[in-house]
Amino acid sequence: MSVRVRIAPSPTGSLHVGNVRSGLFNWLFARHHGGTFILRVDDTDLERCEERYLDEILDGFRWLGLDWDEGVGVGGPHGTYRQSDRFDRYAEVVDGLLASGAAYRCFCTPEELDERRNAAQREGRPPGYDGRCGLLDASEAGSRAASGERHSIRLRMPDEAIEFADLVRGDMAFAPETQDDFVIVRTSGAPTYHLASTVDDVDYEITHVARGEDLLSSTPKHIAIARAMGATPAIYAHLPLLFGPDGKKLSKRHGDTSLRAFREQGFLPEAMFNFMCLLGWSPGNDEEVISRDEAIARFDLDAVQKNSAVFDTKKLEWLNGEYIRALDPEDFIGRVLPELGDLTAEQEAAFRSLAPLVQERTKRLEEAAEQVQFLLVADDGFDYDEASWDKQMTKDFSRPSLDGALGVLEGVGEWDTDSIEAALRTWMEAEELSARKVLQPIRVALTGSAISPPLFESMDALGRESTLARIRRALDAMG
RNA sequence: GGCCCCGUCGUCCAGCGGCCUAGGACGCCGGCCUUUCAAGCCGGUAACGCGGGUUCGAAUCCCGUCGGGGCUGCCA
Repeated sequence: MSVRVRIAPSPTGSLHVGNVRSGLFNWLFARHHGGTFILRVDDTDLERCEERYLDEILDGFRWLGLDWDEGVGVGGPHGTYRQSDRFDRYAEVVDGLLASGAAYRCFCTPEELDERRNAAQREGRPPGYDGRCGLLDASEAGSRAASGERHSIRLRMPDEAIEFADLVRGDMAFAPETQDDFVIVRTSGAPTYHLASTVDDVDYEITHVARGEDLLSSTPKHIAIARAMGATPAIYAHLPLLFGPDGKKLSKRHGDTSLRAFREQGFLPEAMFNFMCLLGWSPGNDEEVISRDEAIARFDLDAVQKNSAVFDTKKLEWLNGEYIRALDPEDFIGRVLPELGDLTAEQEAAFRSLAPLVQERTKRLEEAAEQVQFLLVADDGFDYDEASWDKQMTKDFSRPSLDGALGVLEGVGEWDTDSIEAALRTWMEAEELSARKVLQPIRVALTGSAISPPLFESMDALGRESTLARIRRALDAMG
């Protein structure tokens, strides 16, 4: 039997990195086993689902290179792969479950349920549904429903323990008394997630369901539904959850939880891919930088770790830096250019000349853009970083350094990196001035900061006019 | 509260009874290099939650305990 796995995002928000990780592991599993990776949409909650979120989600998976063989956008033998288009199918399944007695109508109101749940909590009893409507005569319940009485539909949970072998957690068993009869169809007539998701898994012949551990305790429900449908449940694998730096569940509060946010900050898809592979799984040796093919070759679900992981952006940044440095220079330029906005031909040329130097010292594309900002502003169109100014421009050596350098630079013939460096170094040597004391003030004068790409190249890229103008401006500013 | 999962450096992983005086990576701290910042190189810091077993031998197996987390919805 060939492997068929799926990722089933719910378009109720941005693509969360937790979902991305689930998608990635499913994708790796499918590719490793030569199986089929399916992307379907769990959009039963019509109120909260939005098309723009779906677009963002699809875009995110594509960006990461997680291509799907069947599903939304690419089609396949199972229709649109959207739950909102399958309500008839769910109704059909429910009719069958009702007919077989596997499910029953429940006339309890939300208010009643709420009250009973609270009471149960207070008295230390299990808070689940007590199953009272399951005792009703089915045909009587049917006629009540036919006469328009509002009701939901619940699945009758079996009396035996539900057991299954989880691929990452091992043997699991849930006692029947801990499982209550849960809602599969809302009063509104809409199917719940449990129902729709499981029916889809059965219909689409999903062989393995790898998802977050938060669904572990719902698994008995899904197994019960599949069995009630007369199907064999999928094999489950519950992946460890991802947490934020504070050890709490990775949430919106941590700011950077949507894939889009990372993308906007200039993380490379290759780096994200690599990094997420290492969260809950390892290639089995001490390798950290691992290629896509290598990951596919070595990945398997039973090698996934059990304990949860903290999403460590520091390590992601390091890895991203590794990938950025490994980029072909032209490729790097192509990725940074869009971050810079509209450039004049001169600005682009200036950027290109400095790009290789920037590539070496950047961890994110956004950061690369910041490093070359000084090339893109007017000579008097930037502010000086306060700390840099205090450190370099208020000392005894500051003015003499800039004054002297200005004179030297005015005399430079051919304006290129080597000539600039030669002229400055010759002068520094003659005057017995340290590079530190001369070059740092110039750096601040040109870029506004004591941190910048290498200076001589920067001066070259900036051009003679701007370089001189900026030094004069700094001299003026020193008062 | 109930049910369930998890527990190796700050973080991510290796370890699956002896090769562990616990290894790698990120981070952090020093040093070298150096025009700043990076990169690179060298070195350092730092963990088997605790208590009982089992065993000749336990990070590895069992029990307990403590701690963290998830679920407990007519959300997914």
